[in-house]
Amino acid sequence: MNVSAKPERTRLSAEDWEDAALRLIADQGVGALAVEALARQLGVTKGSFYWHFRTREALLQAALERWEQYGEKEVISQIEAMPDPRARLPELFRRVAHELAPHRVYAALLKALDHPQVVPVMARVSQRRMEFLTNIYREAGLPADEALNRARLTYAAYVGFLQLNFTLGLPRISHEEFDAYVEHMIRTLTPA
Amino acid sequence: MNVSAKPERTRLSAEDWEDAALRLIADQGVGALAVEALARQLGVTKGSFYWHFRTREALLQAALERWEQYGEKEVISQIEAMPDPRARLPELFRRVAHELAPHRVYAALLKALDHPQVVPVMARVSQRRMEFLTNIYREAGLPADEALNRARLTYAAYVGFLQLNFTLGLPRISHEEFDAYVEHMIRTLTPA
DNA sequence: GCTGGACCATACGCATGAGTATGTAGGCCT
DNA sequence: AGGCCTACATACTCATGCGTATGGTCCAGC
Repeated sequence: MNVSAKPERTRLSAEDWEDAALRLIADQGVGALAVEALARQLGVTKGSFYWHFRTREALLQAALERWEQYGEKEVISQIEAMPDPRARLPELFRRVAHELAPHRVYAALLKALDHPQVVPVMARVSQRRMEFLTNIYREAGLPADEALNRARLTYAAYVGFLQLNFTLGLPRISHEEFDAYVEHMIRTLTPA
Repeated sequence: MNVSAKPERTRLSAEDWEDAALRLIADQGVGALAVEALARQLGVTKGSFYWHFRTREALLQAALERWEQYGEKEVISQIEAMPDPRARLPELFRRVAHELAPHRVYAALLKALDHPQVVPVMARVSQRRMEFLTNIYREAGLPADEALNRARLTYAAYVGFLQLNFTLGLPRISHEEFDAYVEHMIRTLTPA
């Protein structure tokens, strides 16, 4: 019998390594990103890795940029396409709340803010998202400074929620309780 | 000239090591907690360390428990001593906002949630704080479930703010802007 | 004034993980 | 059919950081 680990023995590309790196980051954190571990997981050895990348740092960089690029564009454009500005905020909240998978990388990177490489990426992504939120709040009727502060508050709540639940697993909240929380959040953060 | 790092050459105790560890964690993160580095910083060598602690893990554990114990008791008791329940929330918010130093360890531990040792400590501390917040919201007039959700939201905003500012240094916010943000937060999160 | 224990120095062993050097199998082009 | 380039294997070097072994120094107390 053939006991080889993975039957998929096709050749790998740099993108394959970057995707694998992002998956590993998503469920084990940036600290677990080791080239030999990744190689084992892909069914090859380090020899392959160092053909595609000059260093481990380069892989991290490439993976982060890849993640940053194909980001949250579809969500943003879909929300902006909604005709009624007041309806956008609740829709955005519910959407983000129920698609937790895409936020796993972001949550993992939140725990890796001591690595100098991830800081600028997270800064850019967070900045863009907050500007997006600020615009929505303005279109919902808030004056400029209020909209900015409300966006800060909302995004902070989002980030904190990721930490407390994903990472810390804190409230061990049930599904119904979670929905109630989201609706509460909509009521208190959305302008009446 | 004497160029030795620290002139204090008294003997050290386990508590000295724990305090030094917490300081190092506060400004360089848990990942930077290495015994030789700590020893250099204290003007001694590893030989000293391994007399006081069996392992590096033991030091981390002791430091975390020390931090957990001498926690935020004074703030909590002072807030609870206030006669008017409605006045407690704004006071708590302003207080926390302007005493950022004590939150540096918490912020550092937030980035270290991949270390199995810090998770339970952070879970306990966060849980206690959220229960405290929930009580305040109830005393301010919110029904039980509303109070719980509002506490979750508030604490998430706190955690997220620490990440976005301390760690990420994101908005590069000015002092006046920050005060305005705090007041905005009070207006939108405090029951009218 | 001697001794035992607290506190620390020095010099190792050892595991892990990054990076390098070099050899090699298979597809593609001519 | 021969050559070559891509993708990978194998076998190392090297740095870092934990932990250990052992010996030294200072001070308390009989």
